[in-house]
Amino acid sequence: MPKDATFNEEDVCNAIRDRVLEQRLAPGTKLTEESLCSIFGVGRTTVRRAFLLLTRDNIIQLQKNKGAVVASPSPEEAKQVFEARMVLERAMLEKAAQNVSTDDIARLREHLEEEADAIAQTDIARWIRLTGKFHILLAELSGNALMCNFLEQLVFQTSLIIALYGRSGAAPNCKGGDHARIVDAIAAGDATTAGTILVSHLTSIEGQLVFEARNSEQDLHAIFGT
Amino acid sequence: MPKDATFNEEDVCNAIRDRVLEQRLAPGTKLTEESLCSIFGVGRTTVRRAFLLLTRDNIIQLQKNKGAVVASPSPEEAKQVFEARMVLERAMLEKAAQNVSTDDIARLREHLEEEADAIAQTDIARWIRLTGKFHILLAELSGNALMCNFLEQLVFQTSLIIALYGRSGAAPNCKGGDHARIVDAIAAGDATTAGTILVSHLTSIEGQLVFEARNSEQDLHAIFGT
DNA sequence: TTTCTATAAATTGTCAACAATTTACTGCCG
DNA sequence: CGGCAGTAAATTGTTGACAATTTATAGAAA
Repeated sequence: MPKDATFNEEDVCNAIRDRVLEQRLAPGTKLTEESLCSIFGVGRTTVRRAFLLLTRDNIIQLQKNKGAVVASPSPEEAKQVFEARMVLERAMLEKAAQNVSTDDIARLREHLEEEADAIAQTDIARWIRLTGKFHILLAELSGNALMCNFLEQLVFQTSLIIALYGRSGAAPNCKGGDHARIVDAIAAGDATTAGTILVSHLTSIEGQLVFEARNSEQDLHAIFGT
Repeated sequence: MPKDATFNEEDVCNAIRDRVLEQRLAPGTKLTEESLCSIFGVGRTTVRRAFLLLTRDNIIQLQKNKGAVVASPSPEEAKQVFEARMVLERAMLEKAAQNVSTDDIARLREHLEEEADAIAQTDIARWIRLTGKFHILLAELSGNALMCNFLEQLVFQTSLIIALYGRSGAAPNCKGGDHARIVDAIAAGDATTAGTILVSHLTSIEGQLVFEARNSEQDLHAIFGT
């Protein structure tokens, strides 16, 4: 028995992050302290700390006296996220490709099967989460925990971005055998190819976004001559 | 009159960060809530929030019931910091070199003069802070605020690393005209050269570190056969 | 009906008291 | 003198009440 373990702020953070990753928490969603308190059975202090940490990661936005809402990255921020991912993730991947063990490859292949399984069962939420986790898994192989943390933040933000600007909902991204091809390249020890595939993979995802004016007041200002 | 503005957690964070950057706050220093409360004239709540944010940035370490101490990056972490800096900072610098305006160059040159002035006045603390800020300034020119934040964290951590493992205290690092040469390369629009100088600059700093066993229990375990 | 205002409700921000834990100290025994 | 309880002090963790602010509601006037 897990000793009636009570949740701490890290647990709350991870829970919220995971929901964001699965796109079950849409950008703009209001997060009230009270609701989270009752959901997790923790005090306001804990929720408050979780909010502070999530703000730091750009996952939620905290406004004075107004509470927390799930972040809505602007198109400009979205561009920066992809730019950062390409730089970071390629470097990490190329480094990983030089140090992987056969066990690591096996672990990656196992993950690919999980992804396929999620699709087979049409468990979209799980699949979305798994595709995100794949990139984090790759990052971990680089052995650089610091860069891994950075990338993790970026992956979560990517999920928000796709939720906001993704064309046909969740399904179309991360399609094809890109992930499998990356693993193959790593297994072959071809760091450069792995990096190239990754970058085109990200470019493809970014290319599927559509930033047309949907809502918000910014658009109103743009429409009129202000 | 600035309306008797009271400090918030961001102010406290920045103050602590700046002290770390100037190496006036040594790794391992205990930070009690009470002392910071009286120093900044804020409540414990604010200090506590600041601690949480600083923990996220690896600037302090927060232990349950034991309070906060300034972080002491391990040699392994130090290696990761430099690795991350080379990846991130080179990418940002090369991007910056393509977009800089003459105003930006002027601003950089101005900064170089400040650095020289600090040396002339033997104001070491100010000089250390300026050399750190130089790298942040470069990063800002990339136009990617996200990567800029990442790098900022890394710069602060670098300051801790140098304080811990730097050979002759503070002075020898970031010497020579490396900064000036980087600015020259940028001004000439030579992104590749700028990147190369930067990497060798960082490599040089890293090379001056000495990770010999100084204290800590890890060394004891290594000494005996455990 | 719409709009504006005043009031009420709900939500967030702050603070102080109390509980839990760690750290420092004193005195005792060897 | 050095080590070891046991107690006192100090520091951190948590909770709850209250203040400040925002949001929702109801009613009156146009």
